[in-house]
Amino acid sequence: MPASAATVRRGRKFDQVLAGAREIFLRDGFEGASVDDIARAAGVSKATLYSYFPDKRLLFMEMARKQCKLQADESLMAIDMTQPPHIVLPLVGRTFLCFILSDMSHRVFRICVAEADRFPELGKQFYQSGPMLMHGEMTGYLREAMERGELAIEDFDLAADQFAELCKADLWSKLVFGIKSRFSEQEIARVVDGAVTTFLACYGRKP
Amino acid sequence: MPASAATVRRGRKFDQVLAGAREIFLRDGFEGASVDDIARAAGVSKATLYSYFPDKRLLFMEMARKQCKLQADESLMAIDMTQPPHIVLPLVGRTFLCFILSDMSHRVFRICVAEADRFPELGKQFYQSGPMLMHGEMTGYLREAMERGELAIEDFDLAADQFAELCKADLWSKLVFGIKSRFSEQEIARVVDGAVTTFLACYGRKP
DNA sequence: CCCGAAATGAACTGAACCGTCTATAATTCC
DNA sequence: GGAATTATAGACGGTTCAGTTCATTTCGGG
Repeated sequence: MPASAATVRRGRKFDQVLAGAREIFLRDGFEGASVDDIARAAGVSKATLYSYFPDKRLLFMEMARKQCKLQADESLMAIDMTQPPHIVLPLVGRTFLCFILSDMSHRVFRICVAEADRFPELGKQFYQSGPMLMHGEMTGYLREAMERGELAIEDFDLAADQFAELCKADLWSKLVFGIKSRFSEQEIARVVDGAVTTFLACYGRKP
Repeated sequence: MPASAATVRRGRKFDQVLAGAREIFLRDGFEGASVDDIARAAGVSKATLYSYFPDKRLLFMEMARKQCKLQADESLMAIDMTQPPHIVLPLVGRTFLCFILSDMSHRVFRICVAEADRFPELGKQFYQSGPMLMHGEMTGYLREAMERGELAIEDFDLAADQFAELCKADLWSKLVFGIKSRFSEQEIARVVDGAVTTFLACYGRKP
């Protein structure tokens, strides 16, 4: 009946263990994290931990999978498909940028990149729960706006990706490389406004 | 006379050790790499390795520093500042994109991201030897082109970053997350052409 | 050809850590 | 209230690994 994998047992303290795993893995990475630390952070004995998860790798994958899923749900913004681009794009851009600049998102990104070749599945999951979702939402909206004659786009996939990239501008690089970790409203507004302006200069149609 | 730090000794097999360190660190990451592996890959005894570098951390930093420096030199493309944007931008875009899609660049990026908080200096070095260089070259060119009346830009810093981001579009994400690792000329051309078109639609001035 | 410096390799230390196990305590269920 | 399941703490075995030591070999310069 339960859809859980045969390898991972569910139980009372299941979530508790995952919470501890998230804390330590996101802080120390896969190799850097010790199972003892995780058990301690989870407020659980190591024996209990191993009664749920057969080994460290599977615990890591389960944690990462859950985190990606959470990200997917959280970043699922409700675009009002009926509004014109000059209303929608700033909203989407700002939401997107704030999301990828958030501490949790950035930590998950870091660990996915770091462990992408130790856990090939992981990169794919992150991509699907992040960039791909945004891409899907955007192409959907762009098509509708185009049908209303508000945009003139040939390559929807490219346009959607371009908008996402424009929103990152260099704030995101600064975050990833630890140059800065906090950004003001002004900085965010500058980048998002710039992204919208540039995007619409290319694809916009005067009403 | 020698500018080397007091902590790192130079000598005959210095570069040999660094070469081995690069091979193993880039393959396995910092935690994943074993010093024995590095010594073996370098064709050097562990005692010799430790006679040059006091510990693993410093060896890693030295390797990363050198690699960033190499990247900086390699990515230093000679822009012909006198040519108009519709000539220069496709060239720069293509060079930039091929560079960040290259295997070495991508490996160095991965390790810098993964170890950015274990080695705070490292992130900064990578930023300066990559994004910041590109940014500097671009703003320089954009200014000159604007003086010639070929572009109309208010925020040079933002425009330069936007162009770089546009060139990544989604190819780079696919690479980082392991969705794809090789890209055809067509894919690259599509993204670069798109970047130039979008950029010029916003900032271009009809001659 | 020879001497001193540099390199070697192999063994060794001490510590971290994964995964297991056991004896004990708590909790649930009948 | 007692039996069965589940959790706990801690120790332990086996392994890996960073860094050290040392006796021996290699090598370059005089």
